[in-house]
Amino acid sequence: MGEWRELLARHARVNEALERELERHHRLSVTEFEALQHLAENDVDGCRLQQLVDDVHMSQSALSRLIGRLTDEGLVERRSCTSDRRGIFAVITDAGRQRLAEAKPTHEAVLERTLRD
Amino acid sequence: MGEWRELLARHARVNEALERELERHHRLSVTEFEALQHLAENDVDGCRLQQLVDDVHMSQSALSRLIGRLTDEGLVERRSCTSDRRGIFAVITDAGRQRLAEAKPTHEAVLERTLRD
DNA sequence: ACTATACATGCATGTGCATGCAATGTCACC
DNA sequence: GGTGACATTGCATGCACATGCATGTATAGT
Repeated sequence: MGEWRELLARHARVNEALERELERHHRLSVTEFEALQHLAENDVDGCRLQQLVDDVHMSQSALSRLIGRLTDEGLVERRSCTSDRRGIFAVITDAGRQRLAEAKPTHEAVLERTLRD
Repeated sequence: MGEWRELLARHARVNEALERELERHHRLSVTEFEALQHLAENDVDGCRLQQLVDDVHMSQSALSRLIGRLTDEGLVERRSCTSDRRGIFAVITDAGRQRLAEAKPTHEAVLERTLRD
């Protein structure tokens, strides 16, 4: 119970700081950053969207629109999956990789600063 | 970094379960429950709204509307502060205390179940 | 045919930001 | 000491937007 409150406080503290800095310096929300991060890790793989739902903690609809926004910004491309035409690959673009690379130091710095109590 | 992902996952897991069960059984969101909880703890005190902003992790505007919803449901009353007429007391009502008491077992059960990995 | 899966989307809602408004505090100046 | 200008504080609200739920559409499996 005290554990839960501490978890809440910790999460809020880190998340707010991340949100602020990532938005300010790189025009990225936390969820956008994390999606990009996961996409960069799994580069040439299965029908990502479905898997991303598990990685990023988010509903399927929210993810669909998140990918939509990233696509509009040119950071991600949608490619339909030839083996199963229901599936959609979300593939990170060069621009996406660059934006991610720019944001990573900020991300790490904020974690460093806020996670160690 | 792995620590952050674990924090995210943990928070999401507990929060989603809480949200689902509290909503389903008691028509309360997690934030509503927590606001009630804090109000029940500090019963006769200062100009609460301002302090609640610190306790509940939420913007001032979000809190203002949260109290609005709780007030509409009769779980909370707004009382203007006589010593500083800008301030507003949010006071939990009997109905609020009862609703909170009903929800508490659910809340604890979910924590019990989801927090121990 | 019937069910299940993968995404997209209409809709309602909760949130944050910026701002508005009222009450209070502060401080120079007469 | 009183008075008026300006900053600050406590909340409410217009607006934009991200999210979840329910549903729709297309494809695949049985």
